[in-house]
Amino acid sequence: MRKPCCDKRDTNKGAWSKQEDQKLIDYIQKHGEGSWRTLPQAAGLLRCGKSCRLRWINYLRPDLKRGNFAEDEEDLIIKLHALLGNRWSLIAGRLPGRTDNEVKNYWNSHLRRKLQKMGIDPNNHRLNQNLPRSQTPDASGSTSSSSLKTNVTPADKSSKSAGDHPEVFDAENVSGDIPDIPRGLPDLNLDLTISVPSSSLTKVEEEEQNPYASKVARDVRSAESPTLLLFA
DNA sequence: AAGTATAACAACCGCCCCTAT
DNA sequence: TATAGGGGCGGTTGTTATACT
Repeated sequence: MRKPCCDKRDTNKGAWSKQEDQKLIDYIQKHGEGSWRTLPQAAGLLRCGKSCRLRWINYLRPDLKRGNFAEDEEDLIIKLHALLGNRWSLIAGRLPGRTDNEVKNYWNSHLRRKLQKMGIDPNNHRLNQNLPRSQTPDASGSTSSSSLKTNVTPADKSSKSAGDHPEVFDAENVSGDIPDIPRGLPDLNLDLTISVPSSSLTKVEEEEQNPYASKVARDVRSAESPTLLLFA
């Protein structure tokens, strides 16, 4: 049996106060990230280490963008979701200043509905069969504010990590024949050419410039599809 | 103006993976 | 090789804000 990450009796839960935020910021600025389990005590916080990590990653990090998502960010999320499924950390890694939690929330509250309105199943990015095309608003893209183009129709597979979303699939299928694409889809020019971020930097340099992005790059490199390339 | 429904955001929980021993 | 622990991720829940009746 794994022991809990912290003694819950002695930890605060719920919203963070300004004082707690400041303590965490001060500590990390002084000592850097890491050692989340021991950080709370060292920083004088009555919080679980995981809670500290989440607070820092999602809200206190200095390089966070916050604010509304731009249209191109929306499009990118949709495209990446079609490609990667619910791998929010990987998706967020392609959106500078955005966090996985933010992307996940935005998907669930905005984009999922948006796709449904367009007659697209947000789970597999296929055009909904029981929704006649004529009834799919913006199916032609004429009035959509977004240049949404979702031609990715990976096979219907359920996966543990990505729910009923398709697994990462072969890049060949992105540009090549996709037998499952329903006829009559909107102009589905989904450019999913992905390349690993430039590795001209050494690993150390890379992490110094953007530790989060490089972490994601590592994750992507280790993704199950050997043909998956990430675009910059 | 009050009550209710819905949306959006923040945070927690539990599981999994990786690494050190 | 097996195992324990730390860290990370995705799913889910809770809370607050806003819209609607």
